Amino acid sequence: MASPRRGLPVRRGMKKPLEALLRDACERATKGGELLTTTLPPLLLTVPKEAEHGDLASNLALALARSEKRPPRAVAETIVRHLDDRDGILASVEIAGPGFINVRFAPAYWWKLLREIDAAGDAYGRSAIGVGRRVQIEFVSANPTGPLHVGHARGAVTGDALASLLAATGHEVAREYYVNDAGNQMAMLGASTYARYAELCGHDVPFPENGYQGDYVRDVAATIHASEGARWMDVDAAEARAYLGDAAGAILLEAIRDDVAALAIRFDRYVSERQLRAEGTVDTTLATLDAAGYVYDAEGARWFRSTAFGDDKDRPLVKTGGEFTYFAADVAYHRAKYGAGYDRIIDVWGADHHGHVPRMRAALAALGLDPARFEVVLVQIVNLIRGGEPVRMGKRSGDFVTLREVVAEVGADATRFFLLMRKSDAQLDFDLDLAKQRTAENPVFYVQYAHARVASIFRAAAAVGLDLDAAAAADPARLTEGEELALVRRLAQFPEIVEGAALELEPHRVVFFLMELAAEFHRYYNRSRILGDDRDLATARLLLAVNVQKTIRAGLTILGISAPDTM
RNA sequence: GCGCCCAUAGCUCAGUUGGAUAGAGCGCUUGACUACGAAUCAAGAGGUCGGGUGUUCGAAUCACCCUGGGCGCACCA
Repeated sequence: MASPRRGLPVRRGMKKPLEALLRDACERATKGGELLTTTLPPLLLTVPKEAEHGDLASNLALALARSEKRPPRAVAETIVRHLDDRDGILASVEIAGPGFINVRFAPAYWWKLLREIDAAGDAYGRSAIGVGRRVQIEFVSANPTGPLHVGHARGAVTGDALASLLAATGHEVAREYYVNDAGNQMAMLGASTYARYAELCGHDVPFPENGYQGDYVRDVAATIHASEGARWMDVDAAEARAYLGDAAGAILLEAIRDDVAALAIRFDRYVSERQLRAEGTVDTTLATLDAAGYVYDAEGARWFRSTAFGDDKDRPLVKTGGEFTYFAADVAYHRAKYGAGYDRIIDVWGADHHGHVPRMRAALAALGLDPARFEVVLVQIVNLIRGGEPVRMGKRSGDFVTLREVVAEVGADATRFFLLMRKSDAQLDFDLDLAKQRTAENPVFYVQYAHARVASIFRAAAAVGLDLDAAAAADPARLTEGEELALVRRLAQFPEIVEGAALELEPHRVVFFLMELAAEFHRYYNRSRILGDDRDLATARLLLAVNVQKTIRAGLTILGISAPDTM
């Protein structure tokens, strides 16, 4: 991958010029004694929902009204009177409603923006707001004790899309998977595998209570049995369980790597809890906490005084049996992340772990690390829907729908799109029947079709001697329809959609933008013939179309979804 | 019991960080292919933003209290 620090276009956006005009106007008004304010509130320019409200609206006068001690409309009149549109980018300025300043841009402004968008090439939408910032994002991190299920898939896709968003905004991103390959769960995997293995060898070993009952444990045991025979029946049972647990964990982690790869996800690092322990990272972390005075012994266990940092109770670090808790190892891991010098550390967690956020923050603070650099994105549960009914999943019985099954059924693109359609902290209904449909009701195909449709237009254009080069050389001034200028306006919003999604860690914003852009393009296509008899008009429309296509492709790429030329 | 998340059209959800008459998609009704892909589009109907009080020019958005759902509260991770 190319260095994110280079080649990033400076974001122009459609708002910047208007912001400058408004600031200048206020400055002049203040100098002339017509405004009291010397410090402006942050300028908030919005794209109005109503077309009659213009291209951009400012609430500046409303925000200033109080300190000016004048009605908002009067303040707005003062500001508008001082507007100096030197470059002639404005077609109209109106004061509306309670005091909004509504602005409509001149067509020439949109033509200029379209040229800029075209000139940005495939880098369009990328920005430099994160340049020089190093971010580490940890996601999935499921125990290697079984295959990934759909809940994991949502965390996986969310984490991956967040990483892409941060990379697209110039951040240097590291993607990590924390492997809990130590502790009780792995011991239980070893015992479960041992029981299945023994069955295959003709021995009767009772299956452990709370063991992993899924059929996959039989498969794993069979794999080991096939390569190593029955020899682990001849050794001490504890040794056999330990070995089989390790072997099963390795096989299952390999399967997990395959599963995420099937969703087009890769990690830069897999960090092993066992290795952290072996390297003494957990010990030194506890010693640091102890030296800082936040560790005490009670009830036969060792505790962290997280209540000193606002947690509602203290948390155990070492169990009564002398084992580290999961928490202790996780604190050590996060301390190591800080040691690696990241500016921002992001974890994607299942919402059932939300209670862990305060204690992790407390531990970081106790270690003298800045908790503000640590952020957690909580991902809510996924309900699979088939035939209009929720698919039942029993975790205890091991009877859950795996990520692999979902991808096999609906494909990686639809899986990713559907799992990214909702804000991550809201529960999500995943309609498997809808995800499979190849119709307009299926939003992923709807968006992809808009992309393919442009490709199709260019195939037809080739027949009349028009191609990408012709489009690139087109005169956008031929685009005079309202729908055409509105499409440019939509395209112009893309960079700030990406920035907003990256800053707020909300990939679903990109999904919604793409659905709206696709809808706007489909509507335009149905109403306006692109390849008409007027050759100059046709090339101008091709210029618009190819930039719509490029923007859809850029958005889909951030989301990890393919942008096909034919469907 | 304490804490966190959620509640918006029949269904699934947006809502640009407090702005204008709350928006999409699905579903329902009615239409559009001798033209670049109808895998598309157009039109219509559909709302006490769970309820209440407050904050202010202005609240789906902020605060507090209810109601209803989800999830947490060491020796599982």
